[in-house]
Amino acid sequence: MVEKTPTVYDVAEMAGVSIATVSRYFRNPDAVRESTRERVGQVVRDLGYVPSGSARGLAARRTGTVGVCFPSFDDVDRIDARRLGAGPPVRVRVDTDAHQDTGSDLYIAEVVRGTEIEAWRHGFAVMIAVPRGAAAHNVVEGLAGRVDGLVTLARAIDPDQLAHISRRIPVVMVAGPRDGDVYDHVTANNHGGMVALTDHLITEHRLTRLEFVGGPEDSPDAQVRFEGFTEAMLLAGLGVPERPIARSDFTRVGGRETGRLLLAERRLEGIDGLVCANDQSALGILDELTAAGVRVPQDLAVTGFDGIEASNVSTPRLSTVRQPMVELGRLAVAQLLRRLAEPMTEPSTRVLGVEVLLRDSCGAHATSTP
Amino acid sequence: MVEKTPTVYDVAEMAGVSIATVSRYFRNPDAVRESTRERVGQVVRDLGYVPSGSARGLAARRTGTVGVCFPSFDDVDRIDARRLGAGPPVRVRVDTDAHQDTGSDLYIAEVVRGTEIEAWRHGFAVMIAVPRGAAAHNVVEGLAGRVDGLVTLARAIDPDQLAHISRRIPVVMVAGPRDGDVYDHVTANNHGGMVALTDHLITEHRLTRLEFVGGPEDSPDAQVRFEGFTEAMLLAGLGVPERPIARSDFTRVGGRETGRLLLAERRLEGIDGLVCANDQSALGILDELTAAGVRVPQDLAVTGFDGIEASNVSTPRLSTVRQPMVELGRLAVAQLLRRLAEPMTEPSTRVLGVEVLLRDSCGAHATSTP
DNA sequence: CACCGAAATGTATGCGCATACAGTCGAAAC
DNA sequence: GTTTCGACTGTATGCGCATACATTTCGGTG
Repeated sequence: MVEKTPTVYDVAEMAGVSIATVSRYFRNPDAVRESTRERVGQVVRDLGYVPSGSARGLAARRTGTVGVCFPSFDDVDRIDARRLGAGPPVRVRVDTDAHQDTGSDLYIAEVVRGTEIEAWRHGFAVMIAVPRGAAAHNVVEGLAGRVDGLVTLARAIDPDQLAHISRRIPVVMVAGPRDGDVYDHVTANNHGGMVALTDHLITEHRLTRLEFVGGPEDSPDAQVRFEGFTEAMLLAGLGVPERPIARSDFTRVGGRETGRLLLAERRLEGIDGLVCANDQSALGILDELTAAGVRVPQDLAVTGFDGIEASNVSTPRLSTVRQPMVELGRLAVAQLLRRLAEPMTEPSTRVLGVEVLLRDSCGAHATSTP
Repeated sequence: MVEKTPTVYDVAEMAGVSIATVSRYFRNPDAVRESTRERVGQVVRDLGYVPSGSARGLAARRTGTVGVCFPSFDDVDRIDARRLGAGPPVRVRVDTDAHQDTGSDLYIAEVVRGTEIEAWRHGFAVMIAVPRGAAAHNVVEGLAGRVDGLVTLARAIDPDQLAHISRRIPVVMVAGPRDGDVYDHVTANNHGGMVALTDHLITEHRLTRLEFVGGPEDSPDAQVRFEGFTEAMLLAGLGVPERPIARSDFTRVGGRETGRLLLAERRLEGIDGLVCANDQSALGILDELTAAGVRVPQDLAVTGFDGIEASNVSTPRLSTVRQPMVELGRLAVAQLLRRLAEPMTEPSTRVLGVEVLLRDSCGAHATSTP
């Protein structure tokens, strides 16, 4: 099905033109006479010719591709263990577990979608890579060599390596604060969002004994959200916990573990609100609270962060802070392309606005008000 | 921040070796003496050298990249209208609408995730592209020229163009039945799943007046599911509708439109079950039914297809058929790489098993059974 | 009919790397 | 001391295209 791949030379010869004309046929058709264009087009179709991106990239010194790197939360080993294509053709079962998790990270998916949209608008393709496992370094290096610029989520790439590749191509970091680096940054107003949400709990719902469920230790976003939480507590004159009451790993499964732990150790007694560092954790905790008969929000308020779709359809619906995830991705690519055009401008930091979404899980007021 | 990008020649000169040795340092380090390796490595670090993927791809005649193409369901114009980064830093609002849709297609996201995982396992990168708009042809051609093989979802690429590029690189089609073509195919058992689900409604829930809500006219999956539906009806000796009672576009928003239409025209009277071509449509219809006070499943059973996460947390939870979405993506890439290694084997068709998930929306039996 | 400028096309070169092949070097075997 | 062999390194070439520049063609003009 795949024949010996023809090149410009083949097309040029068959069409009786030079390779320059074949090249123009693709890159600047208006510079080719109508009759010639038709002749070349015919040969292109006959031969099944598709220009080589590698050769083009080499000659033109640009690839027309942006790279996107993000951390992996999925357990590849577990997925790997499942044999491909195994199982009967149709299995029927009663599914009573409302809480299984597909393991996908909606937040990342949305950001990636944003990058694709903006790249498409500018005629760029998107190359994605997840630096996981032992070959993480190679994955990143391969990506860096094949793209004109790189968008990376925080924590995806080893800082040393990031510094290395940023000498070759511009880098835009998403969802990570500037940390002595000179990359462009695009992030959401995590701090302000968390202050507003916490303040709402305190002011509107009169909750005073709040605790914070943190994220991964190395997540700057999780850290900033915690700081927003403590700031709001402080402003309200409330006691501020030294640290999160627990940490989860940003997954729903992890959230459920955390929930079980908190319940088992009775660490929720005396608490009237649980502010979580992200939605998935909050949903996992919600799963366990519901299972244990704890009523949310009557017995305990719970809030999330991110505004993923699942938070909108959970029971109870989760109050949260929506990040403009698609916009984060779009803006990152937009900034990347701007820098490609204007390499010498100052490193920029864009902070996108967030939206506090008051739904059912945060307290009686929101629900009892018709 | 981005300096003049160094090449192998620069590294070779500074390290006092030939370019062949520099190349070996990256491709076959064991063939380089320890002391030399260290010297080259030092220069690589000093210079910030990253090998050019274009040059490498050209010389090696392979890119180490697989392409993934999928159709776009998102309304880019609408997204585009939203100004990037506009709006206040923090907005607070009560969010009473449980049914907004982010517009993302979870099904596609999962398949893409599967492709990435399998590609990663083999040291390949993934390049994604969505052929939308006037430049769709260019998008696909650019992708085809930059990758070693292409995975495409059904309906993503114009068939003529697909035939054209398949002369250059192998193509694996996901979720589309073979249709006179010679590509490799990977799909799920749509037919069997729908037969089993419909049969369940008929046999277990004694539903007899079922209607089918179709998908896009040109979706082969939707077509096959409709055929599964009619087959089960036929087998049960029930009257078979000529055509779907309505068609939706596979989005939740579209499903809601369909739901409103069916309600407004009172076309649901006398019906006791609505079998939908996919989850998103079903969820959209569910939204409207709930809003209109129609009880599901008591007044009307509703089922979906796909098994996206949202179907698992809706109210009521949606009975559906789970496709192994991640596996579809993985298997597609696995097959692609197999063909790259063995180009002359027969075109293959793999049909993955599905799982009928009986939850709450399909009838009293599933819920009333403790 | 010669002439002119613009349009169209051709020529020549280099992009940065992989790799086949040739060459060098040192240590072990003779 | 010579030979042999393997480990290591260097030389030369081509991958397929874009593009600067040179050249030809074409449709008028004087």
